[in-house]
Amino acid sequence: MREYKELLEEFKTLLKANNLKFTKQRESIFKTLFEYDKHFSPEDLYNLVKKRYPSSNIGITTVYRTLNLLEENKLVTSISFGIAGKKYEFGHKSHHDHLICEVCGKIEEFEDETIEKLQEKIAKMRGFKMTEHIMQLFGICKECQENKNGDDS
Amino acid sequence: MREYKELLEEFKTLLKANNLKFTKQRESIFKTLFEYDKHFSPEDLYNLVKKRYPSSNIGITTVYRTLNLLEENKLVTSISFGIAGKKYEFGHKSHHDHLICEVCGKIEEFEDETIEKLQEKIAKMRGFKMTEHIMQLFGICKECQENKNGDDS
DNA sequence: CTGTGTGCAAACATTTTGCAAGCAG
DNA sequence: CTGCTTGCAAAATGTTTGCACACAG
Repeated sequence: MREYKELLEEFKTLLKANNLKFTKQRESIFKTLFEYDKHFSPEDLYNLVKKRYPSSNIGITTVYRTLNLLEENKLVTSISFGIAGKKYEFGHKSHHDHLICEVCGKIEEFEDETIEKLQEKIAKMRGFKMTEHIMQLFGICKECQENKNGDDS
Repeated sequence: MREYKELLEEFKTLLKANNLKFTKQRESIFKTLFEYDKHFSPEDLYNLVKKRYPSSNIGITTVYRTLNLLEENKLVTSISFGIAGKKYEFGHKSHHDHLICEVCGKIEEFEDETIEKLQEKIAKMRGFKMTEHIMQLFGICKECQENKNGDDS
């Protein structure tokens, strides 16, 4: 995993290349995405940034705009997690898919090369040129299976 | 594939079992889902039903309510297709995944047993009890690859 | 300075809910 | 008849846009 400084430089370069400015709001969003390496809804991220950087006086609008900007430039990825809605994750990791607990909402990541290859094969067989894919496995995680004795606190 | 009559009986039984009524709105929605065996957004379905059964005087509200009812009872399935938003499909078919053309929006279905097994294995390895999964491959279909000579009419 | 970025409020799009009237059983 | 169902309009939710001021370069 790459360091924050390096990624931040990439972000700054990206901004410069597009005649955009490096602002404290953009930085605080970017930093929060990096440090809390999780899956965020725009609102999650908004609340987190507001808590961590009260002085940046962030607005939800800016969060949306920054996420769109980052997504267009592949620095974050968005995924639709069923009921949980659209979420974003920092995009500096290699491709991976998701395993989602339907009880506690926890999201784990995994990779499987064999499946990736099969997917390519399926697409090719049908004449598709595959550009990307989504795979999400839903289920109940270990902890939630163990805690199912009415312990829903 | 099962016949409409049989499926309709299933629907009626379901309604009865829940003390719900069989209305012409519910029937026209159900029938449309069956006959146009496609992937619908609530609005698509609403427009289609309105066109096909003007006398049923359908409202979008009823479409949403009926889709929720059918989904709860596994007669339709909903999937989030990225930018295209949430869509519903009639659920009388066996499990399958989707191949989506990013250019024309066409959705093809496929099944692959090997992948299904691998998914089970991955979930088990991580202590998840898998309940379902989503797999969507995005790409460009054969036709759209061939037509890419500026023919975007 | 200049022009981009910002927060706010308003606008939007989509989905849900409250309600009075309609109709299935 | 009874009470579930309906369409409408209003509300709620999530996201985007218009604007005047702020600020990076």
